[in-house]
Amino acid sequence: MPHESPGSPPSDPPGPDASRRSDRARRAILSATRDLVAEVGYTRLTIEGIAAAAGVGKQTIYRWWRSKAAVLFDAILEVNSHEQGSVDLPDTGDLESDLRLVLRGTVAALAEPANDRLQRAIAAEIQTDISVAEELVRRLLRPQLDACAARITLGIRAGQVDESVDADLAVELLFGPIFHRWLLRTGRLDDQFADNILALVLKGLRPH
Amino acid sequence: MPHESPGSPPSDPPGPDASRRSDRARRAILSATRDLVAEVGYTRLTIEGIAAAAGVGKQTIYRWWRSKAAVLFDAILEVNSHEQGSVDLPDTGDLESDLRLVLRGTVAALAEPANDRLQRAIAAEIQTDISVAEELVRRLLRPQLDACAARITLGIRAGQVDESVDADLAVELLFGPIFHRWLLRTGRLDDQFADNILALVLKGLRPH
Amino acid sequence: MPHESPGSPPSDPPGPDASRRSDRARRAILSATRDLVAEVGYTRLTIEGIAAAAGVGKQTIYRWWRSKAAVLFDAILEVNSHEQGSVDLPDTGDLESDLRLVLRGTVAALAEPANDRLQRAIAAEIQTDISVAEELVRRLLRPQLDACAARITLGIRAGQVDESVDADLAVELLFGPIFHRWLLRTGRLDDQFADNILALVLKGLRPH
Amino acid sequence: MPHESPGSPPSDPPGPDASRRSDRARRAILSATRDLVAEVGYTRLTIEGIAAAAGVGKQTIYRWWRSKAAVLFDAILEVNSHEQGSVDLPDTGDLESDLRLVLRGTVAALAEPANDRLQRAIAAEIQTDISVAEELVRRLLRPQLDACAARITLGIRAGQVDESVDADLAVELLFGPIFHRWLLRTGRLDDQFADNILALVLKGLRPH
DNA sequence: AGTTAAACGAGACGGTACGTCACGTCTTTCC
DNA sequence: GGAAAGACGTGACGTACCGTCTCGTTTAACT
Repeated sequence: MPHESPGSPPSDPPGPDASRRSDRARRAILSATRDLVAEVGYTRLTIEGIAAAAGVGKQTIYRWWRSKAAVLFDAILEVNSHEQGSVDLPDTGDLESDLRLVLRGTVAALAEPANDRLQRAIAAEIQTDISVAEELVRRLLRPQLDACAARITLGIRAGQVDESVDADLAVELLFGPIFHRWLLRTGRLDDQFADNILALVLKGLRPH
Repeated sequence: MPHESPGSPPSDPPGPDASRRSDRARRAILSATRDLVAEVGYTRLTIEGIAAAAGVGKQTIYRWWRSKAAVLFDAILEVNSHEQGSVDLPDTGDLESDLRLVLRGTVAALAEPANDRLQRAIAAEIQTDISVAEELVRRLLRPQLDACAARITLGIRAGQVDESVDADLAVELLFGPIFHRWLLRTGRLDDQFADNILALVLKGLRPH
Repeated sequence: MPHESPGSPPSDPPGPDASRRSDRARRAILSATRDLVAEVGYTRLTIEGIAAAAGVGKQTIYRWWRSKAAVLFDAILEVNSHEQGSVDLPDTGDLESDLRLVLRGTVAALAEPANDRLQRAIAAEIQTDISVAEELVRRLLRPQLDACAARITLGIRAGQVDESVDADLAVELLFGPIFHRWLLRTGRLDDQFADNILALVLKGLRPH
Repeated sequence: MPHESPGSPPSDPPGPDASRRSDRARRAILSATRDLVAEVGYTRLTIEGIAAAAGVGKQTIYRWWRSKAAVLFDAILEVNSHEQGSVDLPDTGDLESDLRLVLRGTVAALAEPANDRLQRAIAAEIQTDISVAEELVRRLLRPQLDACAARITLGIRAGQVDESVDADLAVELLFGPIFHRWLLRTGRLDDQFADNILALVLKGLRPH
């Protein structure tokens, strides 16, 4: 695990006594990290730079995080944490419009220039550091995919989707092309693209 | 463009005189790069390390490549170059089995541990360096996607696919989920997964 | 000034905090410098070599010295520092034998092979770097010349030297030929030469 | 010997065929060397820089000179060569004014800013490279000193100088202090200084 | 006049050292 | 007694030149 997550039991790695931790320093570090990665990109993001920008000693960073990636990860989580509890999709009864909302939201989040660098930084780190990947999947991606799959399962029960369909697979058909475009930069991300994917996938989901 | 591609006009950037270039050095560098990235990973791959392993001066690398990523890119291209001319898919008449061949091949290529680090290294670099992305898309990804789309278009003419379908979009539905799993490490890559995707997508492509 | 001398006010350039300076590193650097310059000569003396021989990071050298010459300078000063307070000449009453002692000592110091390279290195650097010259003159040469002039002045008061004589000029007549031979390698340096100079100069100094 | 002097027998080292040597290249190299050393100083003078400024290949320099110092040496000699045949001093009958002419000339030559860097470069090189020193002494310094000694010898015969005086030593008393000041930068060089030295030395030379 | 061999310009090559940056650790000094 | 400040040993960066080594292209001496 790349970092000391707030809710984790303090036992696993011995580590320093988290109760003495300065929250002021912690917030300054994560905030400075977000600012810097947006400004100079992940490659030129440095621990020394974060420490200087946060007005913090380097040791304070090393005391609480294992690596640059771990800091970055927490910096992102702190921003996206609102999604953690509320990963349920709306259920208006209209499956297509519910999914459209999610896909368009995803496209918008990825296209948003402010977040772009932050999220690409994590994406790059995932290629190198498997523990970052596991953490990200467990705490961000999996909940989102599961929530979407749950909505599709509701569609099955409502008879809008063929009962033979694997909801988890369907979800990957929806998100896969979007991340494919974003991660490999094979094309533009916009609502039109999201809608086209959704339409084509839904054709394959419908009963009969 | 991160490198001096064979067919490019010699005018664009002045650059060094490529006719004097030592092919011995070039091959030693690309070979050492492949060996090292497989051995220590991309993050710990260094120009100095490549130069030492290749028995070459650092300047010889900097003379011909803009960055570590550009070297790595050529190192990959040299291996994958066989795919360049032959990006046509088989046309046995059976669209499903033709596509299955491609998808399984893609899955196998990504899962192959020897290539894994090499390809992830480029994937990571794409997040940072847009010119690497453009080059990769132009010379590797786009040809593959286009070839696949061409096969689907044949399927449309043969009446196996609904004529309203956008072949390019369909291709992204096929490859998107695979790369999504691989890049974000959200799940295992195997033939079963490829087959499931193919089956579900084809349901959406069929006439009616 | 090429270096942070012990007694200098800490104000001039802000620089690093000298109070945190590692004395162990400082001594290792100066000692390694002396060893290396004696071994390989000044031209082949490198910062990297010093750092390696001293078991020190290059940055530690660059943090405290402006250049290779500045390090070398301190390396010499540390050895010659004993002369700083005690630049007074003996006053036996016999001017000639007192001066002979000094001149023979100078000749011996320059001829001594161990010091030769060290001192020539500084001499060479003086041709290039004026600040090194100023420092050397101020801290080593000027005190020596002044002390010698003071002894001659005593000789004037004692009636051994004509009172019209400029003591400072007389000193340059004594040392000039010695350094001329040494620096331009126009001839051998030995006691005989020192004695001959002294005899001839004294002829010009005597009353009437 | 650091260079292929014009009059030397072409046998000693086989070397290249001097008859084919391009005089255009030779002059361009020496001229560029003088310009560059005056512009950037000896330390930053590079073979590559000379070659580029002279419009010449590096190999052409290495073919004819052993080192940077050898090039510089010839560059200086080419300028000072006029003094080679005419190292005789004037003999007006007045020893003091004849010597004054020489000393003031020496002071002026050293103080001249245009030559300063060129001559200091050689002076610095002498500290490192003994063969450069020998060449310089043999071809420039020794002839000058000898010519001056010859003039003093004439003074001895004319009864202006005590016959017990060693003319060679006397010459070193005259030039030593000047070069001492110049090489170690211990004081200003001007006519006043030259005159003062001369006066004091002559006091020691006079009969009785 | 034609041949041929060397010098020439150009510059790529394997190297060494440069001076800088950031790493992660360790130590000192405050609050 | 945790945190700021920052010096330390380490190692890679990208650059500048080194001296050697081909490349074609003059150029000048000998057929």
